[in-house]
Amino acid sequence: MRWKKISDAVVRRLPLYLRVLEEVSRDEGRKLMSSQELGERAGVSPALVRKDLAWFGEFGKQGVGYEVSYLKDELRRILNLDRQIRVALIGVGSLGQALTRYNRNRVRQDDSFNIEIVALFDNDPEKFGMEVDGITIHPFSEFEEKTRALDVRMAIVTVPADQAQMVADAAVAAGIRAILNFAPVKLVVPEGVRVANADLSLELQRLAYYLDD
Amino acid sequence: MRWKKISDAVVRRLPLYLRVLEEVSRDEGRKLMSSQELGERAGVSPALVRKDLAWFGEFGKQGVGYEVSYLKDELRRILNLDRQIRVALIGVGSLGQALTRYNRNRVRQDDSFNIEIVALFDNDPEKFGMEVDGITIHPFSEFEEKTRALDVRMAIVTVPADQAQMVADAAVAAGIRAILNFAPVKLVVPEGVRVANADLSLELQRLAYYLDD
DNA sequence: GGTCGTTAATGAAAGCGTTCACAAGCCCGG
DNA sequence: CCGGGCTTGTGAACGCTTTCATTAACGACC
Repeated sequence: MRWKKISDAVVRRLPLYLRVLEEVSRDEGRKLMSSQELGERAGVSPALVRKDLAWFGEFGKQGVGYEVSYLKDELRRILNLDRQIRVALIGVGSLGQALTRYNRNRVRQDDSFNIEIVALFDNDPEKFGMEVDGITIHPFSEFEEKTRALDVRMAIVTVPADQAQMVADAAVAAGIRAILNFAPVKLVVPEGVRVANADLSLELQRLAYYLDD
Repeated sequence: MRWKKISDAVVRRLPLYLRVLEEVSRDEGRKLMSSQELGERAGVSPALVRKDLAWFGEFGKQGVGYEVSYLKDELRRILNLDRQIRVALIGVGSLGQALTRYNRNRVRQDDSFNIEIVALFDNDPEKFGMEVDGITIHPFSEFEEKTRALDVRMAIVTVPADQAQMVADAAVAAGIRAILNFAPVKLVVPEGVRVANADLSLELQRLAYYLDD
């Protein structure tokens, strides 16, 4: 990418801004928005909104604000959401199935949501050939073959903890560059591969801290 | 709690340390662990491990390290995990069901995992009285009544986006103090109520940023 | 019992991320 | 065509988080 060292904190807020812009343009059809209002809706200070966007260019007009549809398009471009992103899901248990349905529903309802689960994998022979929401479940051994054919570069990992690292290693070897990991383990991956953890237990335990009486 | 203003960043790492300690004491039965090793396994620098723990007391011995089982118990106490934490789940769609099964499985396999979903709520009359993993689904209108009876103070929200805020308001009114929110909206809650967001779409969009070629 | 290697605790320093504050630029009304 | 009110973009200040570096303490071994 042409922007070198953007911090994680900044990147994490971009989808938030994008969401606000999409809501506004869909529900209200408004043309302009100030950093003040964008910040309020995203739960961020106006100054931070401006600083975040400034990393990528000058998108606003002084005295006016940001043009909603233009900024939206720019953010989508920055986040690589201007082209379709194909995702593989590994581990089709009840969580994996739920996420698949959830994602497909989202894609169906919002045709600008360009991140789509297009392949499912599992190691249980009972599941081979079964479908979830129209997507066939393949043996994990075929992961590389199938994902390369479909140009998949992102994976969602919903396998048991003791298999997560092995699955991640194989996925990385097959060219996966970003992983959303639901397994309760810290995945070790090479430089250049991105992992986001969605660790339910950790979040619950963290919340418990604040439950003193 | 007797520790006043511990930062979120610190609290977020405590469950990580706890997990490492539990793995080690279960799998290896080791007695001692240094901040060096604890840090390595948790993905954190040794100095930071020591600083984090120092907020709550002096748990280690110089020249020796930390006693695994002692530190584990202390962390569990700090995180309020030394007593059972009862959770209500609102919105029993496929994601809600998956999370319920996932949680119950966890509780079944690890009897020290003290955070348990004990009540399910939905607004769909078709679901009233149905069970997921032995837990009955109740109308959301009975939320306050049921949760007060069970002393529930944490809730998981897996309802559609347009109902999330209303559900959160009602939950807070019923005494809920911590919410794990899966709906793609920024919940507004009063001071003193904690929200953790598990927003799948946001995470996927964030990961997409790193997928440039 | 003394020495040496190891490790926790901790104040100081460095590094980051956020907020502040202001100059520059835009629009509208007169 | 000019003035006033907004709003962006941005360097500087601030505050929070992490790392560094030192001190003090423990245990094993001779």
